[in-house]
Amino acid sequence: MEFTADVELEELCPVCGDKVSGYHYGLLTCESCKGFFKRTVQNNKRYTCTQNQDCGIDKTQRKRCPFCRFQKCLSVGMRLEAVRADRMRGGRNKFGPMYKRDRAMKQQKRALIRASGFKIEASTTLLSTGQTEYPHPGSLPGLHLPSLSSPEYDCPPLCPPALGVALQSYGSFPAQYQYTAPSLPSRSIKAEYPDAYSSSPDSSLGYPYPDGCMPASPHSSPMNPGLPPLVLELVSCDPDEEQVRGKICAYLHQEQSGRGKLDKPRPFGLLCVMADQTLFSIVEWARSCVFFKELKVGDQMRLLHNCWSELLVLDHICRQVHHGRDSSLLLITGQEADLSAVSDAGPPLSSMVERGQELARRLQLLQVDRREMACLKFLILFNPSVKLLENQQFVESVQEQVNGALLEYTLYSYPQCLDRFGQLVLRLPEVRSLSAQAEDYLCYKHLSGEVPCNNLLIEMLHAKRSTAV
DNA sequence: ATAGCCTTGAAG
DNA sequence: CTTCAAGGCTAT
Repeated sequence: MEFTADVELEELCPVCGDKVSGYHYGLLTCESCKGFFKRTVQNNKRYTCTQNQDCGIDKTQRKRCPFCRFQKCLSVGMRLEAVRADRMRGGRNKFGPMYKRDRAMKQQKRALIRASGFKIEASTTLLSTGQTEYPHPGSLPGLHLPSLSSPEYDCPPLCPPALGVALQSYGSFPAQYQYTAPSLPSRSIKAEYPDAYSSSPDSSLGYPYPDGCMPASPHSSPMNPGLPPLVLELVSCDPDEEQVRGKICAYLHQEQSGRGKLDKPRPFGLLCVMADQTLFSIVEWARSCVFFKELKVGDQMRLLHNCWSELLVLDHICRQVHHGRDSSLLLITGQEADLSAVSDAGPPLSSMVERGQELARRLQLLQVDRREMACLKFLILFNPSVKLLENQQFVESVQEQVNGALLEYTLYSYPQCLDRFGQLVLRLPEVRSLSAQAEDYLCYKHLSGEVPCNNLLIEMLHAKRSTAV
């Protein structure tokens, strides 16, 4: 039930739980299962099960039912092709590189688990250093905003109105999701071996040896997953960019026509409205996301309160990476804003924009892809260090699963850069720090009355600071 | 038949 | 050269 057990389980034979003696026929197994698999395949053994073909296989009972033992060997991914038809001894087969990558991945995963506690500490430290001073002598808010004396804010601080409404607007949530500890989530991807291998139907030829020693399709075995399914699932949560843009453009258009011709919209106000609408789309995204929708509304709000500005920053960065131009910003509406015009708005804003550009440059250099971006968004959203989470364990496990999937994805998709995972994840504290600076700036602008009213941004700002310890 | 230990030999 | 996953051997 504990995640720490994961590390130990890696040392155990996936067939019987005995001690692993090395890679054998595709994966780490114990010596006895290695020998059993070899005997079975070499001698073309056929077993039958006297029970229901579902016998438990462990160290003490593995001798009891060879049929089920062999079934298990196949189901955990032992490879028939690795047993040599010609019985040649020694040397290496083509699995070598696969073993090497698997080793690298396991090592990084262990390091990741060890470092995860530290990493959380580090990023929260960055947040508190992110405080910036603004030239507004009298009314600098220490850590909390002066009361936003509208009646809605009298409700419990964890339940500000608009976000709650936004989260609940689409009918009912699945009632209490009781999180049960995962039984090795990432390992549970078990491809059923083709029947031809498992139940020995008509082939009197024995186990088929493919030509040479190569796996027929290296990307479909459990040993070599290629694209972790979780990564694909996270990408599939991404909203359609065009659709979001259309929605926001329509909203802006409508708002503009509503305010009359006298009231010329000021650039900063317009940016706020854009950011506000983007935030709505982010909330909508989160709400329909795998994992997130399993959470109770209270936890959903706590997570979003914590990371809304980071998600906004990442959203912007993502667009900039795609845009790929140093001299201008690509807005959510598809409009381009010249960088020189932005810097006229004053040093705080231009310094933030510059930090954003720097971040975008780094990610662009890496050629970060959509899948990795999707993972990063989840890593930001599922932050287990958020206080007062009802289901903190679930959030933690999601973070771990996404971390694992991203690591696996980067190692298999960009094997030439073993540190890619680290380089991606290292951007997260930077995003956090930048978002903290942006929040401070927004707060300052709000106090000087430059942020439009009825703004989800301000509500989030307030919710976060009033719950901060 | 099982499983622990031994020998082999291409890849790095 | 060293590595280490293949096959081989053998007492239980």
